[in-house]
Amino acid sequence: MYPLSTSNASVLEETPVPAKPKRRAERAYHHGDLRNALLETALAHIAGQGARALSLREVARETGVSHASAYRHFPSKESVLATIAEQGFLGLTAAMREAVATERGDPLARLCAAGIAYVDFGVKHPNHLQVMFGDLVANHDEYPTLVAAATQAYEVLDSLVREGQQAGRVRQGNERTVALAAWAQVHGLTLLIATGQIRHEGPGQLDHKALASAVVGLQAEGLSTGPR
Amino acid sequence: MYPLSTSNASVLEETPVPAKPKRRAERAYHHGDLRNALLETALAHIAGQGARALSLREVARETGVSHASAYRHFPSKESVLATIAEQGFLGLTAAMREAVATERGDPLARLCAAGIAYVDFGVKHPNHLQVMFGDLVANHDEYPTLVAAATQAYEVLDSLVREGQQAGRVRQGNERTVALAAWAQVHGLTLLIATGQIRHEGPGQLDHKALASAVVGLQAEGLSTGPR
DNA sequence: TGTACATCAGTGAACGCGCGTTCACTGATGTAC
DNA sequence: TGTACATCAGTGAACGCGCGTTCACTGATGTAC
Repeated sequence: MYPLSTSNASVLEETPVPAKPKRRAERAYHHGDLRNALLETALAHIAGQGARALSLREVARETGVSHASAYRHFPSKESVLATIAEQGFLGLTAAMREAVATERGDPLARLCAAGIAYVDFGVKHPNHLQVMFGDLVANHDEYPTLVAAATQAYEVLDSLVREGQQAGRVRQGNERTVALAAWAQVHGLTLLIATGQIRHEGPGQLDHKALASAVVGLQAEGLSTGPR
Repeated sequence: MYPLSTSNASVLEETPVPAKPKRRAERAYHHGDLRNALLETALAHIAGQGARALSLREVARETGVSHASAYRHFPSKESVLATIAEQGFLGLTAAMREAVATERGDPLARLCAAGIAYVDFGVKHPNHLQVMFGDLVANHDEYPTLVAAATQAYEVLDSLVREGQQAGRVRQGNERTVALAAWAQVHGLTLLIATGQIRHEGPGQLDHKALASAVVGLQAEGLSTGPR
């Protein structure tokens, strides 16, 4: 685990939804936890309207606070987004770890489970993905805890590949390249679904978990039919 | 091929770079080809500063024309972006087709070549990708020629999968699912590289073509080691 | 326990900005006769 | 060949907007004595 500067940063689903944004008059002068309140409002706003539309003034407005107050807790708008991106990576890591924990057997199955969890997380939080992987945070290196959280997520896949190789269940070869292949697969599928590129035929909802399962399975088994 | 409304739409590399944006005074009152000139300026601007920073006023300024003139050629800023996205898909399709054409033999090798070309295209035009797959064009369905161009790109992969299956070189099963797996793989790798997620160790440039080749190869052969 | 004081979270006004879009116009073009 | 005219590409001013950020301030809090 990496040290996190955002000490009480909430991690997505684990965040209890605040009852209702209090109107300014109803509230004490000091908010008490404005930093997290702003983050939660921003998160909800991003989930609803997308990240591009996010404005700090609007977030403050919805939180029931003057728009200048955010600057007591964040040096800039970008730093708010960086924090949100960081929380996204923490949530993604948690989701993968949880999925892996339920697959106690075959290391290959564990890797696949992590991949499916990746897709599931991304499809459920498409706008969050945009903050994590888009260009809203221009230079990630200015936010070391963000980089740490992102690295941590990658390392879930990487270590599963390593374990799989050690157990003889995953193809040998450069561990990082194999992990990258796995990552790229699920990342691509996630974004194709999340950005609406995939039109499915027939009625009903797109069952993204079944799709992810099929695609991840195809990658495990390989697309070619030749002898090994 | 699909009919294209943008009749003389340039397709990326094929576009001859205009000599220099003429200053307003040097130019005749009627520009002659302002539509394409605006598109090319916008393209260059996106390649340089990213798509998020693009403003129609700035594009007009750089083209040496009043900012209102764009509205003689495009109904809105979004329609400019939609046209650029469309050209991106045309360029991507052309790049894949060209790569496939040089691999005349094995259908599987042809599919892999298309995938590598996809990555190569995306890495060379990272900001263009953003317009093609981002949310700058809110609703693609309002731009039927954009949808057609995007569909066309997908169908390059899809038809290669079909051919590979017919030739017995690509795994049987739902053609669209297999094509989606291939698409997701290269799409994911492209975006991971283009958005700077991949840090490579050691000195020197990241050789993205070698990386793409390795990753695509891993997908063809499969990640697992089990018996088939 | 009571008071003076330092601290700092939250305020509201202001700065300066660039944007997308519309409008009535002007000047160039080409075509009908 | 020459002229009247319709067309329409490009203009510059204007509208109305919301934004990120800064500033001097005010009010609440908690702590030192």
